[in-house]
Amino acid sequence: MAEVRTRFAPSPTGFMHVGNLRTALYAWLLARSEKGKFILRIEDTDQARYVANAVEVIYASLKSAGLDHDEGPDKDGGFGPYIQSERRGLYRKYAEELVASGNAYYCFCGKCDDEDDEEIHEASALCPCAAMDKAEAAAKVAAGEAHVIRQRIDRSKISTFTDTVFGTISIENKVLDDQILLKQDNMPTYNFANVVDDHLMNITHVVRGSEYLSSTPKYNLLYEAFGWEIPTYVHLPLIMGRDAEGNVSKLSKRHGSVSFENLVAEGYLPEAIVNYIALLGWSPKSDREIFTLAELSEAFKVTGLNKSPAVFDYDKLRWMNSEYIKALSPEDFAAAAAPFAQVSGTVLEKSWNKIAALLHGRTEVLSEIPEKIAFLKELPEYTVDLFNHKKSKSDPENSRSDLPELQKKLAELSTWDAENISGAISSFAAEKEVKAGRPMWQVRIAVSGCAVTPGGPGEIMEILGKEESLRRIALALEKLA
RNA sequence: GUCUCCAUCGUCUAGAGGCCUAGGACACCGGGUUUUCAUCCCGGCAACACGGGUUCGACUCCCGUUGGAGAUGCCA
Repeated sequence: MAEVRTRFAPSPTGFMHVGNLRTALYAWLLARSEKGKFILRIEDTDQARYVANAVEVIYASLKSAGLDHDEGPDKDGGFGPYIQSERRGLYRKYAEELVASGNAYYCFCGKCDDEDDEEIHEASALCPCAAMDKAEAAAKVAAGEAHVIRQRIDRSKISTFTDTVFGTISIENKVLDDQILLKQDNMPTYNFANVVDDHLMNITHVVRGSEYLSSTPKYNLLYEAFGWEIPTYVHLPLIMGRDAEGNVSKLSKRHGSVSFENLVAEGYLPEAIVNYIALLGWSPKSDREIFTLAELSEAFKVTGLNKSPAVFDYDKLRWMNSEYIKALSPEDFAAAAAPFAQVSGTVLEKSWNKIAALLHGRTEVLSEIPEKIAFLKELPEYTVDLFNHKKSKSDPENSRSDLPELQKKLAELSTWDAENISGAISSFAAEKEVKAGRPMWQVRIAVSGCAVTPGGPGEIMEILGKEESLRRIALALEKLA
């Protein structure tokens, strides 16, 4: 059995769509689980779409996701170059080989106008150039006339192929277009470059989205025309998104953040994203859901791949992210959360580790941290209504009478830490013969102005410091007066 | 329009003819723990699209219907 070689062939668009990342992941998983090679190839045949630094984005994303490649533009494995624009000289030769064998022809029809799109499109399948005399066509080309090279398809046949996940599929050739192989600018189209490069790079398994299912016969016709071995196809179910109206379609920007970079910037951990997308369209056939990359490559089997499209569920990603966050060590969490917290340069900076400890078990997505701790920087506007809390039997009335005593007790504290502060509040409750929940609520509202806070009053006041805490209680008393 | 594919809880999925009064997870709803919220624990809600076959028996196999998606670019 030959060595398994899979590839990831993104085009440099400047961002990594999660659908592409998942394709990369499965290709990587397949290679790793078979002890094969994973190749990175950049498909930049569309010169109009050139984006600066886009290749760096691809490297960075793959690295961050943990998908290491064995060969690529930056890692020569003897099959380079790995960037298609650097291979441009090579495609024409293959296209002309097809012309010579009658499997392709020169077309001089020119670019079609958008308005006549339908018509010309129709014509392209039955292009008059297909019938042109070979010598005449060759002469036109020699004279420098603008042209493209189209694939010639035997429309009388039926193409059948077998896909690893979708099974056997048959398509009548007559519905296939004479697709363009080589563009007017002498660059290959994606489809053509793909076939040539996959063959030249000895790719054994083509892993790609199921949107290519219906064009696969065109690929196969090309392989056959060249006399090349057809690779094993592994088509993946699409990742869908749901829009505001509830309609589902291929996941795109209108559905929310769809790039790996955006998700990371929003505070999703790369490991969580990878784990989540691994389960979108693939099942380990068990109840387990949390997998590291290494565990994934251990468990991965193509038989677990699904056929039906999967809707990207941000809620579940969020849950998975929280699982990964909780699994972080306190130090790692503090480090990961710091860039999001916006505390550097503020009074909170020196207390960051304490704040992080409070945040750790209560954060699902890192980007929500600033709003969770905003009250520490500045006491928010609030109304005395907040002092009402049924369960702890707190209300504005008893807050008005209790808070001054609490204030006094707190002011007398010599050691200002969470334990002593809580102790003082508890002892007050004991003296008053009320449940601790009541003064806890009263004080927490006074110092935070929030119904929901990370941590209780002790922790909050320790971070705030004695002076600021007492100032806030005094402020609350003014409100209550 | 044409072609191709898909079809189990709202979502991701398990199920390869009897193990299914269909299992897990997210979300949602209750209850408990917690000095608030959250965490955590316990419980609940919720699905085999429909119609025909095949079979002693169908979520599982076949056909059709319906619904959904993708493709149909000198984009990838």
